[in-house]
Amino acid sequence: MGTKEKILDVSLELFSQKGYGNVYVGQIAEAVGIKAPSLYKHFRSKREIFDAILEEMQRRYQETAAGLQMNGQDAGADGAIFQKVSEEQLVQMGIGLFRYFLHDEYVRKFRKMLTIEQFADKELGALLTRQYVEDPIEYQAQIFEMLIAGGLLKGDDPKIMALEFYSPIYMLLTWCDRDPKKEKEAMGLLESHIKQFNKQYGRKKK
Amino acid sequence: MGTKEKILDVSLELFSQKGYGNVYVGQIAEAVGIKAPSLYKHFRSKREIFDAILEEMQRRYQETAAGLQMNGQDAGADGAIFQKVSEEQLVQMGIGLFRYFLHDEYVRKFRKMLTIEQFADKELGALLTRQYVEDPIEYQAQIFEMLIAGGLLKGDDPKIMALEFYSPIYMLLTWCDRDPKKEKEAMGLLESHIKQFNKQYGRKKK
DNA sequence: CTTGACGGCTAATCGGAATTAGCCTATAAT
DNA sequence: ATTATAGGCTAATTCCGATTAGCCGTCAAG
Repeated sequence: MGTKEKILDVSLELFSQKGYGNVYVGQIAEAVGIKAPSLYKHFRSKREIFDAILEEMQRRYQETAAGLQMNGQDAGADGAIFQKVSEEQLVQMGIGLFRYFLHDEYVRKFRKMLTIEQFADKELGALLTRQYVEDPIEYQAQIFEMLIAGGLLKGDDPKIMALEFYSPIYMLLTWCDRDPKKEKEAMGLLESHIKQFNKQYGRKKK
Repeated sequence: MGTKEKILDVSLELFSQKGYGNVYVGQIAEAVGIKAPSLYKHFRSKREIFDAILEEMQRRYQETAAGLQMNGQDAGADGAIFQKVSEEQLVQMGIGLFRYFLHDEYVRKFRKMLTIEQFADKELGALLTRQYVEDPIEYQAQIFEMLIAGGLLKGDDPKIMALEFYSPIYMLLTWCDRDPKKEKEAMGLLESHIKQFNKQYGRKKK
């Protein structure tokens, strides 16, 4: 990994921990293993490091979102994948999402950074809302809509279903971000929640 | 309002917006209407201002928590108040909690401040978890347990019920903190959610 | 070989932010 | 009336952090 990437890497780590304003270029440099002035051979300013992280993470998000139609464009056409939903699959969808959000180091750090900066910078707040509220809800609502149309789930308001399915995931995620030791417990609660969800909205008995 | 209280007041406002590290004593002083050095007639340091806010807010929390048995001590004895739950009351409980969290200026600002500082200071993270995850869930689980015991709701896992009831409240709250314009929409979603909740766990038909 | 750019370093600059020193006024208690 | 205290101000101090200047070794291309 080149120095430039390493700078972005350790900066994200530090920003996600202390917030942009409380990280000093000297700390970044030290973590990289160089002296502060050398940073300026790679970026013109501290702010530019932050912006580079932002761009990179947005690029990655677009990528995965595109892969999932989470962008909110089409979707609804190729529901073929979901032609036989089971409790097990619902659980996998929820736990899988949770695990991904929680365990992908870049995703996790970036989310923490956005969390810290959300009120200082409107743009970042909007980004957090999009990535962790609006897009997931919309995406899951689409899935539930398909599942209902296919007769695999019952229910009449996909958006509320998505809200109820996803909110616990989100809350448990913020909980674990604060205290990773709670992951096990969170995972158990999440699984119980999804089974309960399935009991209420599922069509088949078991 | 004395100067000392005013300092705490504007400091909370500023800290909740930019975070402790990005607020300068000059800004606090200006917002109060005095010069920076005069702050030191009331507090020995910037940090002491922060700590004073923290103590005051924790005191208030204990107060309200005590009033609700949200502290997790006894409760379960005097369920008399809940002897006739209705959809309307469930809605009021949810919406009421949401409104209180969202509209009480001190509560809202303090929550935002904790949100910003949660990763920099373990204590603050734990405080946020207690006030916005563990205590509410535990409290509501107790209520649901009583309601089930009283035959007013059906269900077999009060904790999961609390998770499902409360998580959307929490998520919509963080959403509105970021963008108060969404309050109306959030309120609508919340009401739909609670009605759905009641449809699933309520005993009576309407 | 030699040259230029890449990337590191030390030393300096420059501005800003917390805090302290010391002064002054008003007011309330003696 | 006197005086002590509370609370404000200006000016200074001190420290720290971002950034710049300018030097130097390495290494690949000519």
